[in-house]
Amino acid sequence: MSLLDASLIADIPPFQGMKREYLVELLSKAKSERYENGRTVFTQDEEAHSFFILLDGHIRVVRITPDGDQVIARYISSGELFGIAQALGLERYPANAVAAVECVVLSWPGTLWNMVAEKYPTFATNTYRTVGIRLQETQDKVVELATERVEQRVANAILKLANQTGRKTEDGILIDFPITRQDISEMTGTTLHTVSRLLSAWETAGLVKSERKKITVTEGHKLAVIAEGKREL
Amino acid sequence: MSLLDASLIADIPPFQGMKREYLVELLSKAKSERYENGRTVFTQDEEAHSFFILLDGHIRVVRITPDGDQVIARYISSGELFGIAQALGLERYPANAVAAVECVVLSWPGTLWNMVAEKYPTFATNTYRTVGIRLQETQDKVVELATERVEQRVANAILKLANQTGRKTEDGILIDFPITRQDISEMTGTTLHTVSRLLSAWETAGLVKSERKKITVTEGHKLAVIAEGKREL
DNA sequence: CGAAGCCTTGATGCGCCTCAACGTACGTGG
DNA sequence: CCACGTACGTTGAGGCGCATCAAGGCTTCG
Repeated sequence: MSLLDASLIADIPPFQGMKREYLVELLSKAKSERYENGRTVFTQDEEAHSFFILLDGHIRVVRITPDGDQVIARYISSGELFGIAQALGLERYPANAVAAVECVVLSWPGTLWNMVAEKYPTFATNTYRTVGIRLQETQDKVVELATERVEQRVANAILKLANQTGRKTEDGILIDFPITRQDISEMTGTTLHTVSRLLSAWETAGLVKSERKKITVTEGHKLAVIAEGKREL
Repeated sequence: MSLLDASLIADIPPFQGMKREYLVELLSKAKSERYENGRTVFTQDEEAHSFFILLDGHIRVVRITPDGDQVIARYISSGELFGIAQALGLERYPANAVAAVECVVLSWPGTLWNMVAEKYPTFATNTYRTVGIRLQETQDKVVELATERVEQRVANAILKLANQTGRKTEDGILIDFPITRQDISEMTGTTLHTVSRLLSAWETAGLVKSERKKITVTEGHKLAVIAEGKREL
């Protein structure tokens, strides 16, 4: 457990609007831990023992089906809450959370949730706002899967990743953590083969650049056109 | 606005565990209204003015895409909360809510949410538990759409409807409100044609009975086998 | 240096959408 | 009450989108 300074985290959204003294108090109850790439933070169906905030890195949240298929529910970026089962009265985590890169994670014992929610209502409100946004995003994904073609969904997924986590480079916007074709296929309900073909085609067309575990968006608007469903260009 | 007796609603889940006097208080602030079949309770992107509990009937919650496709997010059964945007800090409703049969709906002004949540924490907790369950169900739907074939999804949808809202008849379990092929296709991300074909086949095989806007599940376990993904029987 | 992980590209086929046409129940107004 | 329009349902024919199967190349790491 490392020491934490309130000023380091006062700016991140979940803590927005909280009194400084409360922040310090809340932090004193938290544990900070480093997770190397690939390490699991929590596991699907495991008893929900803690809730978390990601201070640095990227976390992949994955659901596993009974017959072994994986579906990536979302990527968590730094500054975001995750594993907040307690806030929703869930006894178990509904998915796996795995570090997609080296991460720093802040955690509180789940048993503290009720106390925290009562004592720091601003924090609770912020949390529920996050839940609301995620619920909407998840609904959007349902709509997407139900109505759009693979090509659109993949374009969309890449655009979102680029917007959320992208880092500007000379070539364009680079997705800031290693991501495979397989990963993208698990976000979009398709196969790595199809994703590979699409990326190849888009690379030829000059919309993206891609290497092993790396994707750079060079022509975002053109990708957006594909995401909108207009066939080709 | 009709008069309401606390005993009429004390048993429904959102009010579970609330003191009787609080119940009466909370009820006194509510409005009760009747909605005939097809009438809209609230509209997607409309400002969230109220939150609701369904006392009787069935409500269909539908998302509309920019290009006019409809996706049925869920059906609300009696005793359930809906339109709880305020609890999640959302300013607008994310979908349409339409009466699928004659309904009775209880509603509170959205501006009351904060006060209600503070004064009746049990009610708030119950609400957030509901949100948690719905978030999980929505995630499940994503997984389903991403990994299962149409046949499985349709079987699953019908089974769920039968379990949630089914009424026992001599033939089996009847889905308790009028539902079209189109409705089912909008729940499962397919077309009414495919649903029609599947139902025809299942009727021939003796798994279901179906008439206009009516579906009865006669052999639930066999349907469940199909939902599990085993081809045919 | 070998093994494992990641990526690519072709060939093949089938699941399901699309297009099309028609039958049937419902309810509304004359 | 019947006639007609509309909503709902069925079933066929055709074809496309994408999964699946298959094989091989390249990169990373122990």
